[in-house]
Amino acid sequence: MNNREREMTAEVLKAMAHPVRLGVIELLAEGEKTCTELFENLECSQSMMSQQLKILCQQGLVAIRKEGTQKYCALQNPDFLKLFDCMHKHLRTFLHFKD
Amino acid sequence: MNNREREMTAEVLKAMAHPVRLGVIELLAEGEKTCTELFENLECSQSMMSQQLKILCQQGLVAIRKEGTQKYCALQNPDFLKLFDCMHKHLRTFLHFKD
DNA sequence: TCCAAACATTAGAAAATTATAATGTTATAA
DNA sequence: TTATAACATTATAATTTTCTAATGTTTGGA
Repeated sequence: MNNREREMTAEVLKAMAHPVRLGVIELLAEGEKTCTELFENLECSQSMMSQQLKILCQQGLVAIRKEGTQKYCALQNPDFLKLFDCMHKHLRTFLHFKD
Repeated sequence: MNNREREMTAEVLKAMAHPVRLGVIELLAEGEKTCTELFENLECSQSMMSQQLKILCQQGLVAIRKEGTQKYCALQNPDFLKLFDCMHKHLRTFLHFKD
């Protein structure tokens, strides 16, 4: 990796590195969800969710489809889903989620 | 993932999400390096490197072994190396490193 | 046309991160 | 024992992130 690649990679990792945004990715792995479904499930404010979704979209992780007054969010890229699955699998062994 | 797990995961991702720290991980994937080798290769100040290494150690990503006046850094956990390889592989297809 | 639901934007305070400069510590070699 | 190489710590300024509260926009239904 050259420095530019490391910077781009860091940006994507930063976009993932937040509890709410991780929750969004996790929920979207199940399939499309509306913004309301997301913030209700993840117990955060509507405003918070809107801002976090913006970050995920800007990094190309999430795509949004409009339908009437609602917006449906989905994971943008199947490669990213593979990345996330892989990451999640290894993190479970790396972090021993105990207590 | 529950919320606690998402917070722990976010912490690890944050620890990775920095160009210098990604560079450290990349170099250490080749094998042990001293702190000086790291900051010389990555073109950052000694102080900067010391601080970034502290972050990587705190998250359990890097281990440090002392030998005389030098310190040898290495990746702490083989599971993490697998995680990083996997992540890197998928990121290369996800981010199309072009410019 | 008017209201409400769904979502976005803005403003601003608090906290965290980043980076640099200066200084401190420790161990070895001379 | 003194100087130096290797590394750590501290202080601090600048920037970024996080979060909440308030307000704005758009769309569909009554």
